[in-house]
Amino acid sequence: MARRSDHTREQLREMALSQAEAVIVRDGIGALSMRKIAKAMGYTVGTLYLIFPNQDALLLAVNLRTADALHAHLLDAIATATPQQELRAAASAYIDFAQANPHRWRLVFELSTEQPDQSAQVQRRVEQLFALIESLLAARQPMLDSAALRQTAAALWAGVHGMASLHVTGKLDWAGSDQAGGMLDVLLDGLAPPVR
Amino acid sequence: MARRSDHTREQLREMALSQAEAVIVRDGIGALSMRKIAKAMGYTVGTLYLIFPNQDALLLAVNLRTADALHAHLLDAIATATPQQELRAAASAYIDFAQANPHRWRLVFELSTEQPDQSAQVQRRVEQLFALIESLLAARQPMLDSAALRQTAAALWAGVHGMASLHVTGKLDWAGSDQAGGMLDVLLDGLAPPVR
DNA sequence: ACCTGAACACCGTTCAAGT
DNA sequence: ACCTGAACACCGTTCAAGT
Repeated sequence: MARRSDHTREQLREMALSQAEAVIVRDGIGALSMRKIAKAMGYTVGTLYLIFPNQDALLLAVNLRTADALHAHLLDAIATATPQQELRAAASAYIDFAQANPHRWRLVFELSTEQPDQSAQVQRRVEQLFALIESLLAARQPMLDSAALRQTAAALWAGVHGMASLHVTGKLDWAGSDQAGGMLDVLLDGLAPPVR
Repeated sequence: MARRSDHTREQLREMALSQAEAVIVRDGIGALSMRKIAKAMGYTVGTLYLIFPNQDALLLAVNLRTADALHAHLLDAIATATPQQELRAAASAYIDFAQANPHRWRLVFELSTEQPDQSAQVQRRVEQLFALIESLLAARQPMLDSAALRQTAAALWAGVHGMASLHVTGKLDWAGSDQAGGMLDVLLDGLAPPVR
């Protein structure tokens, strides 16, 4: 052994991230371990530390992918919606993604890392998501000044995020999962009524 | 050693929970371990398992306390507010509590346990919180029928929870922590305008 | 240069053995 | 009856040693 060079550094990285995602999707965050990832890759633990400085950095990389996938999901939903429905489609897609990928979604918002440099990258993705919602709101409510726009968009996003969060953690079950759409309508009608 | 009987079962339970809380408050959830709690109590790990079946059960008990403390905090805030301000006071208290007790608050909503019996108790506390908000909203908007009331209260609570969640996880820093009040005003004005 | 395997310091959980 | 201490099967992380 040693000096196998079966895979490039980039391939190893890709394998590590996709195996980590597989474990998270299948068994949840708690079931993930560096050793388990390494075994799934067909390598030893030590090799993982040639690619990532530590477990936190690996999870951060997973989160960057998830955030990008969420962003792409929103863009898709917006692209296939009429201008009137764009904002609702984006909000609905946000909640859908969380429900469809509960473990990965939770990791993005629940991982508290002490590495400011890497977590800034996640932060940038989060701000991108927010900017997207803000722009949709601006198109619908052109009369809002920039400060009001910002605050309304933030309140709106907090509401959508809260619904996704409570839903994914099972704290909203009593409301009936079929009621999710109704809650969303109430939120959008209250904060961003369509101009008529 | 053995057969010390320095403390009753109830005292041991109380010591375990308060030491666990101390560690969580000081160092976060990740720093907590059964061994660390036991050492802080002046006992061996094995003793902890005479009181709690496993770590999950202990954390659940911590969460029940936190949920009760949150509930009490809301009641306090409501009690010292004018009828007009009750709803805003409750929402503000929710966010305040999360910011003042970030680690404990996060544990309540982030702990995913597989024990349906115990987690049902947390669920009951969550529903109590929701019922509280619903009753405040009902007082303010008596014209809503029960279905609309339920949905509006749910959307409102999701919004408040989302603000607390994003704030505590540092995902809302760009909005400026001083803007939190503004976001809350936007949410309340949109979903629960005071009757005039 | 790349990778291994063993080591270290931790975990949660169990349980025979002591008083 | 109450509590200990050692054991078991796991962790994350490091690093000398092998090719």
